[in-house]
Amino acid sequence: MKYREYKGMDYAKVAEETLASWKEKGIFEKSIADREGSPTFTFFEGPPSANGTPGIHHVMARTVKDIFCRFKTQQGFQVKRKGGWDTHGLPVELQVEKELGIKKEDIGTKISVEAYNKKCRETVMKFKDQWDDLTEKMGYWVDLDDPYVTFETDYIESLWSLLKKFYDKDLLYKGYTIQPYSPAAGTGLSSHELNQPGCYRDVKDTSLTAQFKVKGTENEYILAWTTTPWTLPANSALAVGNKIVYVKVKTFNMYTFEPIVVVLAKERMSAYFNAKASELKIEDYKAGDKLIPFEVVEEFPGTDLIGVEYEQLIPFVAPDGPAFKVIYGDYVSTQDGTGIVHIAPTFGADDARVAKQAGIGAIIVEDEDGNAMPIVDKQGKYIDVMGPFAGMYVKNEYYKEGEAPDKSLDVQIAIKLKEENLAFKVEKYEHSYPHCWRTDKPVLYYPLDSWFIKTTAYKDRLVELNKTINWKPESTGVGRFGNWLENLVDWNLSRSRFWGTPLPIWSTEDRSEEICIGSVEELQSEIQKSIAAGIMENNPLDKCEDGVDLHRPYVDHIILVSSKGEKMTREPDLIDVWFDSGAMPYAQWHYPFENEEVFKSSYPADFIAEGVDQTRGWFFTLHAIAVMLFDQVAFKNVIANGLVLDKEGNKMSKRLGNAIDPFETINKYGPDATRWYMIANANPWDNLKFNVEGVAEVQRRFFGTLSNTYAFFALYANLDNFAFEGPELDATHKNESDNWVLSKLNSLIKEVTAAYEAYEPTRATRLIQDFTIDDLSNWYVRLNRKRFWKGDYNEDKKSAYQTLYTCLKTIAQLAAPVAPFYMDRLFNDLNSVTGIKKSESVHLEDFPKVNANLVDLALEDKMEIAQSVSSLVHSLRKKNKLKVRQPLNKILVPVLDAEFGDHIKAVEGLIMSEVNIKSVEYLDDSSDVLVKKIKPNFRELGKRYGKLMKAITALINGFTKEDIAAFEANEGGQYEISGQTIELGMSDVEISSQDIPGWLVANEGRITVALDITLTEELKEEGLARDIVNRIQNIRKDLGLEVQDKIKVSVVENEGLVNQAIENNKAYICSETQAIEMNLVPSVSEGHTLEIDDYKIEVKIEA
RNA sequence: GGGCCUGUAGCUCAGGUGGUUAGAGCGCUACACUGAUAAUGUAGAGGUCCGUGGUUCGAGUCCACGCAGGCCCA
Repeated sequence: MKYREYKGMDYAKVAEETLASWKEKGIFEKSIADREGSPTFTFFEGPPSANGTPGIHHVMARTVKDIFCRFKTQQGFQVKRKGGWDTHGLPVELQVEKELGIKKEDIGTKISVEAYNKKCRETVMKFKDQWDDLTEKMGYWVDLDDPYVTFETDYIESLWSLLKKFYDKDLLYKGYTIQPYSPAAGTGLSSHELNQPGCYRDVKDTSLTAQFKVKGTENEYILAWTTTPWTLPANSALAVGNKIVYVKVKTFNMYTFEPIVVVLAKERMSAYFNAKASELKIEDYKAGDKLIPFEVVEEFPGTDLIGVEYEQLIPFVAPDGPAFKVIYGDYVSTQDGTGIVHIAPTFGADDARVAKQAGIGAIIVEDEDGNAMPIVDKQGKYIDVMGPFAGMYVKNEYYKEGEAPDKSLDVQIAIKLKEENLAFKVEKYEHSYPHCWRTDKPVLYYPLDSWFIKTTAYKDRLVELNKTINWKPESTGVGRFGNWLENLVDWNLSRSRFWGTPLPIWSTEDRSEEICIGSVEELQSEIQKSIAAGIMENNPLDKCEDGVDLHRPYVDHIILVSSKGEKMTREPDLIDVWFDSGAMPYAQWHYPFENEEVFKSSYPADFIAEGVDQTRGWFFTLHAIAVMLFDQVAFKNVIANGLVLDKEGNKMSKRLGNAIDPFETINKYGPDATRWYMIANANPWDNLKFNVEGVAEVQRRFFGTLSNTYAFFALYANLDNFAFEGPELDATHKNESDNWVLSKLNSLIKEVTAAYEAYEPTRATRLIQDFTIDDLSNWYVRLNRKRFWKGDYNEDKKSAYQTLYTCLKTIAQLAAPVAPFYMDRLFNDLNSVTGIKKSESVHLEDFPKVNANLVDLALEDKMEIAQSVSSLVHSLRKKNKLKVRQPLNKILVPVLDAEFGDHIKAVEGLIMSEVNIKSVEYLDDSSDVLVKKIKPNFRELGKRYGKLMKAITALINGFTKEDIAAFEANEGGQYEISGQTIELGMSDVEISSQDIPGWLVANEGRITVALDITLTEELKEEGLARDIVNRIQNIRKDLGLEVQDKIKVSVVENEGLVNQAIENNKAYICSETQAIEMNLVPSVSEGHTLEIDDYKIEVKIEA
């Protein structure tokens, strides 16, 4: 059996073949089945939505997920990964409506609800095949055969049971929130709808700075600015900022010319007062003057204003609680307006929030049914009690064509206030305002009924348990997520939509009775009651195509009966789709109706990962449900990964055409390089600037080096029929460089394991990559090449094979979580010959364990010295144009401490062969040719002498050769600095050798090397001999000779030095070139000419 | 407007607890190697550590205020 050899590695093909073999052998299934009975490691899959195509960022997110599931599997845990699909929500509806060319209103008329329902089901899985394809091709192991699907009846039933739990705990209630609302369409709009292109438009509105009269004053007013004057009758408070500085200004009203005193933010004065008027005197003002004088009479912080009461501006409707006070508003700024914000709790979400916090009421009336409503009705009209304005639309756009008045409501209110000396300034203001994407008309912010989960009741527990979660990065947990929890508001569950999980609450018309349904069984029994009571004739669920469908409109047709025999209809809302995904730990198993055992053994999750944009989405809903209903965390470790941007750092979007097609990248570079690049290039939680050239680089540099190293191994191992033979490597090895690389390898195992354990995949990949490239390929293999191809198959050779084999196999295991395809191939290519491991796949194999006996830090230090010294010598050779093939006599290395001496002596053979020199000489302390350098040890001295450091540095830097010698002889010294005696010991300074006069010297850190560049005749001959070997080898190759073929060499006699070089180095040349004989001859026919330096040497090579 | 992240060589990134030559890879330039060869190695050039203040004997590192980019939320 031979190690597989490759002609050019096609990584994409390796992945395809590996994928096929996984499928054929059921490796994924085995990786779970084999671990039956082992401790479990639970992973939750955050469900993607399959109604869009997958992008490259999904490859990123799923790579992160996959890595830790594979790693834990290799560590011996059983890791079940159930896939899932997020299927509900607005994007699905919008897509269906677009495809069918219908509007929401058409549902039930132009298209039957059943058909619509069906269409949504299809659409949501439209790109499922593409997703499944990507999942497989990128090597993401997740169970696709039995995924959870959020629209399935079982799933919804689990959701209902959870909702009922909330309901029973009094945590589910009905209230209202201020939401974007389109009066023309009669529907609320989601933020998603508002963010559609073209929704925000620049419009010119009448803006008004109103004067709110301070109670108990003659003519003092607080100024507040609004771009929606129609909300002014709904004003019930004014908000100021704590840190903002306000001023009281004496001036005149520009419309009535009355003297007034106004309050506004100091920073905003320039927007309201003409600088040209600053010199004018208040007393000199005459009614009608264009320039209005002003005078600041007081300055004070915002906190002084809080609590100040004022008179209602437009008193049509009384407030339903305390009102007309100045309150604190966290969002008040001095960007525009007056630095004081007009608060209308019925028409602004912020307004409602700060008013509630400050205990301020709203301007509310009761409609004919006794329900509370604002001063604007659902059509966008002022209600009847609004005096002269009753019945007016608040925006001119809401009138039917041709019916709009010349003066809009905003303008009419402005006029009224001007007349009443209550308008400080009125002007047109251009700003961006959202419009309804259906009707093209401006939206209103309007209070709409909503169902809430009372998350605020559990805030402390949510915060507390969050502290037990390991967040990567930590800042997302304590910062973004922690702050979000600190400022928690109740979770608004309601969505007035069609395709989603219906709220399972039925109520009587007067809301005196209400029922929350927690299961299909309960619903059926209620239906039977209702039918028995004669409320319904038959069961609407019987009409569903396949069994029970809990979606709209079926559930809407269900009318239940109250205890008093009244009709109960369903609250028409759907619930937030985030509840769907946050409930997946339970609903994926149809808990509590089934699978209780499975659920309990896989809850909570050990690990989840998703984009950082999910912080307030999935991460929050998982956490909220788990804490509120089960009093525990839903996940213990979480990676919140960043975004994938294009190479310029811009967001990828299909519209801009800078989106990367994941299939294209994977097809071209293979999934392994793609995954490796994404993980190695930046931490998952940092944004990744995706550059395909980076993928190519990873492929070349890491995978190229690794497969080259394997190819090198396979080439010779096949020649020698190496099959490991014998026990796995232990510390009995005798070869220094074998021991070194094994020590490095075991250090690597330790660090990589720690990195994975700490959810730091980037660190793991960088460690593996550095070891492979620097330690294994560029040092171990380069240094030991000859051991592989020279001589017979002996113990030393076997040891080299075993070492390299072990390194390659271990790399395959360590890197398998990140590069699952290639590493599996590498593992199998190695293992199939030796048969050491019984597993069919690296993914079924246990993760390598550190063999601490093989770690030898002293040896690692020795090798580092060898590397540094070699590098310095190379550098010196280079400066003197002495190629490595030219042997040199010696180098000199100063040795100032014993350990360093021992270490370098241990590797001097290595250094000599690496840089082609004959000997290493050591200069010890006693040698007086050394020029030493002394430097203060800042870390030590800084601690002790602090402020004296500058003087001490000057003192030490001024040491002469004699001073240093004396210092060393006395092992320190006492010195006088600014009247203070300081004591210096050996550890307070660093002494190193700087120079060796008369030698070529290079240094780096603690190491100094001097090179002897004298060329003797003998050295020149040897150099020549090496060149000859080199040229002959080239010719051998040109002739197509195999490595083991023998040759005969004839060299034409040349000048003395050449002849001598050949004669004196004959044995060397012959052994290197596999020549059986080599002769100097007078002439040859059809020979080759070797051009070496200035020599031209005629040779003939015969096989 | 708020919270969080990021800013170090042309590019992508490292740089415990503050300590005196700020590193790596790619790219670039030059050279070497030629039995790993569509490989490989060595050396060199390349820096306002985003800015401004501050703390300190000493700041890429700590603090404050900004700037730029990004995400989430208003």
